[in-house]
Amino acid sequence: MSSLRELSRQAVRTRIAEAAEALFLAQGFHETTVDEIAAAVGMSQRSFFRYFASKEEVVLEKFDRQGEELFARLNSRPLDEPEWDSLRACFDVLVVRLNDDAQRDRAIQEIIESCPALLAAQLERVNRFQEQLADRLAARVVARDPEALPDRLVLRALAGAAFACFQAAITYILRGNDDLARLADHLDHTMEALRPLGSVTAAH
Amino acid sequence: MSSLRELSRQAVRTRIAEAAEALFLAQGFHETTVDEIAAAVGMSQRSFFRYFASKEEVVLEKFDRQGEELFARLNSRPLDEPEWDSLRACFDVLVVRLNDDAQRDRAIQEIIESCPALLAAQLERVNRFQEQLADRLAARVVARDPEALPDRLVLRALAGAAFACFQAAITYILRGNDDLARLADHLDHTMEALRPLGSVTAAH
DNA sequence: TCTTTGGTGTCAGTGACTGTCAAAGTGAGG
DNA sequence: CCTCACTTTGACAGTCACTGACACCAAAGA
Repeated sequence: MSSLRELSRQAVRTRIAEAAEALFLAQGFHETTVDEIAAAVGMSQRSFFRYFASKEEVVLEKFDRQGEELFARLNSRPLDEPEWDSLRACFDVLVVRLNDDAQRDRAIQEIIESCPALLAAQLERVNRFQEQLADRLAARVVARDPEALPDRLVLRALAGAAFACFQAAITYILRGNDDLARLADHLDHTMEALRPLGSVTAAH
Repeated sequence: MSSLRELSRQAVRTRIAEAAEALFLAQGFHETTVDEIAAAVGMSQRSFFRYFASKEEVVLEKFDRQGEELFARLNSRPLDEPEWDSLRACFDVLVVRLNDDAQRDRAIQEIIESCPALLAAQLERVNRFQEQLADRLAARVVARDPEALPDRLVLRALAGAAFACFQAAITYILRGNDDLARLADHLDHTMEALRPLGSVTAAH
């Protein structure tokens, strides 16, 4: 049964991720070697790379899961809602998650920003995610009106702009040592200020 | 004379970059080793790393120069111009540059997108650049009205949103095999659609 | 001429990652 | 209980990006 096998595989991944996170927190990302992580969970370096394609993935894999949740939230939004509002609602998934364990998430984000290569990898993931988000927004436009031709170009930019707001709010809090609980407020304020004038349904 | 030394250093960097680019174009970024590049310009691997901090930097250094030009363009814009329009004007620096040698730039961008690590590094540079851009926009707000408190948070998001438009337009062209000459049109269209409603001068 | 200084090659080393292979574990069927 | 197929694992060797140390050399200046 492959699903059972998948389950145990996920369990091992979690064990690795927890051990790695502890080491990263204690001594930094760059200063921690894959050998150390592997030793901490009692496996060879070779096996570590059977569960994670890279050292970076250990830190960043959770974002993939959050991305899935964000898509699910998008599906639950009414079709006639303006895209900008739908995007704002989607971000609540991340906002809530960040408040669940604010202390730890802050520490993880600091780890990410402490290492340029890690931050870069995160940005690349976010970038890919924006592409997918634009696709789904386009699908929603068509679902709303099968005759409409969604403007893929504008939708891609719209997703990017929304994430720019989120990114700005997050780094504002992290850098200013503001409370993560105020993230929703900052995000509201920023997205309201950047709310676009135009419509997005018309094709280019 | 340090300026003369800087000059020759820049000349060597250019020679390396040209040789490297030829190799990347011919056989791909990942498939080209630093040893090969060094051999192509007749130096040791060690010396290569005296001129470039990493293999990626060879491809991405030009963006730093373009960033400087973009800042200069921002300085030449009237202070009372809306930020969104100033940003659009700044991008003309990049648009013109991309039309100068469209064929080559397209090839380079394909190299970048062919390697996730390279794309990630580029996104990280763009991200840092947005931070600086937000700082300068804030300075312009103060220069316009010394009493005003610029909203750093919104300005950061604004810069990010503008780049999202640019990024969307570029990838739209590259993926759709559209002509790079139409970049300005796509950029106009996208930035017009995303033009923000709100003002940016009021502090949060 | 002697010395200082900046650039260079060589060498050795680290660390992320990959391919290969043989051994060990695991479950189904005889 | 044994066996056969299949998966997982560790050990090993190798590649490649990158770094530190050091000796060397050429040019510039005292």
